[in-house]
Amino acid sequence: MTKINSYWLMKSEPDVYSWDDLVAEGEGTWDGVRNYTARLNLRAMQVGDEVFFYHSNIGVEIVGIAVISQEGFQDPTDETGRWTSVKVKPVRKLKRPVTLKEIKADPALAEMELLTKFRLSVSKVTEAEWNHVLALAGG
DNA sequence: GCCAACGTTGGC
DNA sequence: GCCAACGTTGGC
Repeated sequence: MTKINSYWLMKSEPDVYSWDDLVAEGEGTWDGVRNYTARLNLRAMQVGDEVFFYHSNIGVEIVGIAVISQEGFQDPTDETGRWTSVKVKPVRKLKRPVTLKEIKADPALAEMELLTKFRLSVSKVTEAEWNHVLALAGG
């Protein structure tokens, strides 16, 4: 059975939770999301889906690739039971980070949800966009 | 630190 | 159910 994976992008402020924090921890719980659109994405995620790890505020760039290690469970920081978390594991750091500036400057990436829904903390990435960003990162 | 974008809340 | 006020996010 072939499993078709999806691609995502998750934002984190590096002074709160950085790529290095994720690597140090080995596995991170993506909790605290309180936005319905982001929740839709969290619930659509499947184990094995790959995720760009993006640093907002400081750096403002995609720094690494992570993978969903546990899909859709109730957010442990939520008392109402309405919100969803996933767990992620680091896969590898990009050879070279891809900055928001570069993404904005690239016509092939103009439709990325990172740009069109920039306030969304968890967004979708198409396969074409995924491959394009990887190419920019030098593999 | 400022401000624009936009999601959420609550009064009516 | 509309919409104004408010709060939060995130780039600069």
